[in-house]
Amino acid sequence: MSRAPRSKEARRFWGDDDSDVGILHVDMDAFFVSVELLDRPELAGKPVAVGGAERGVVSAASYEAREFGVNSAMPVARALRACPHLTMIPPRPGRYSEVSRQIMDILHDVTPLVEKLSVDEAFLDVGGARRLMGGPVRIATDLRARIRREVGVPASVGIAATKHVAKIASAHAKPDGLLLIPRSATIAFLHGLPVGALWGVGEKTRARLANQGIETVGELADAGPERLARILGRAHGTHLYRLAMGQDPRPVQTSREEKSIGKEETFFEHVADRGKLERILLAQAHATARRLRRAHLTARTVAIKVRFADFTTITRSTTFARPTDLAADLYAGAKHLFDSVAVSGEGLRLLGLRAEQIVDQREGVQLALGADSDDEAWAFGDQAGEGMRQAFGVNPRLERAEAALDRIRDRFGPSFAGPGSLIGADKERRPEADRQRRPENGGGG
DNA sequence: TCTGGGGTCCTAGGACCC
DNA sequence: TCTGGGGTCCTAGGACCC
Repeated sequence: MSRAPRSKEARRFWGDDDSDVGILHVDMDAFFVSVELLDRPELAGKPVAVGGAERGVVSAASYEAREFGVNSAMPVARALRACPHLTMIPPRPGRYSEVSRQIMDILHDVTPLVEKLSVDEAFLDVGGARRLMGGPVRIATDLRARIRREVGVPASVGIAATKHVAKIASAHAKPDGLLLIPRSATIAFLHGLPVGALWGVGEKTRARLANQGIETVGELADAGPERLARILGRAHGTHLYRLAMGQDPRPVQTSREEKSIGKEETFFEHVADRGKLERILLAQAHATARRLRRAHLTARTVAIKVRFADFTTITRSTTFARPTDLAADLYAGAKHLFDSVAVSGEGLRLLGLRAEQIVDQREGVQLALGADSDDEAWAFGDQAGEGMRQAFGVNPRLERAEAALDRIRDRFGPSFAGPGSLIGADKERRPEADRQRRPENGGGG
């Protein structure tokens, strides 16, 4: 699902020496579409896209759809104008996660050094697997065949000396291909690319560079770090300069801590009713708090995001004295922030809530209580979370109520129970939800 | 053409502390 | 009494990625 610009030239053969490269970037081709084709094979060979309804954008497009100019991130309305016989399929995130897990399992058979970047792509460090499984090209060829055979979807692989170059290489290997960039060919490969191919150069940065006459990675490297720092700022400028020189020491990371968790919603029709907007915030607080509790995390900060009818977007955030995983706390903070936002008659286009400054509960106990010996911290043991809440005097009734809600939803499904004010809100919003779920264009055929 | 929802990272100003 | 510099935290916004 990469949107990096490609060029024919870059696709050429760059040599077959894989003796001193060890990073693989595995990237599924049009992943969401490929998964939908598994379940609806009659659509193979046709222009197909996965995307939201009226206000949505395209998440993935088949290569047949791309012939018509349909691409990721394109508004659905525009995609349908470009390709009137396009089959639009509403996304099924659960199904994509399921297939993603199968693929990640296959990758882990090769090496534990797997960094999952998103649902459909991962880096592998196969430097240490060489003796057991052959060189990177051999490993990548086997992986592609196995994913095709056992899962049924196409994967492209880029092989290079660094993560950054491997990622660009996989983009140029698509569809259903493999591209090796030997270490010695790195600079030649990079310098022929448009700057937009670099990871971290989007529309704005590309335009600023073009203003300065810099359009290729080669020209970017020639500009030098000082000039780039003046154009783009110190950190961004020097970072891009290093990438353009083939330097990227970032190792393959097998785990990452979550920094924020949230939920946001774009409305089919703008919403001006404050009561309704507050109920939406409350629902988002519950969804977010539940995810925090499931991951045994707490958050110190809650932020809201508000998008007005004219698409201007603001965020407001506030930090609590203590970290929390309770919807009641998140909502109280969010409500307070929202109280100072003026909503005009035109209403809002989007409303969102996000928990930030996330701390692991066990770490939180030691920091927050200032345990001055290991023994003291140990004493909490598996009860760390409970210990912290009791020490902080969190309202035990709310605690029990939200935990009970978790259990009910675990047993009977997410829509079974909700706080009282949400039940009415659900009904009110039902027609909208149905309209959003309706496939745009003959989903069933 | 009219712009999703999930995130990450960076910058910059102001408050506050030493 | 006035001034200063560094460090850290908080908040808002923006660019970017898939």
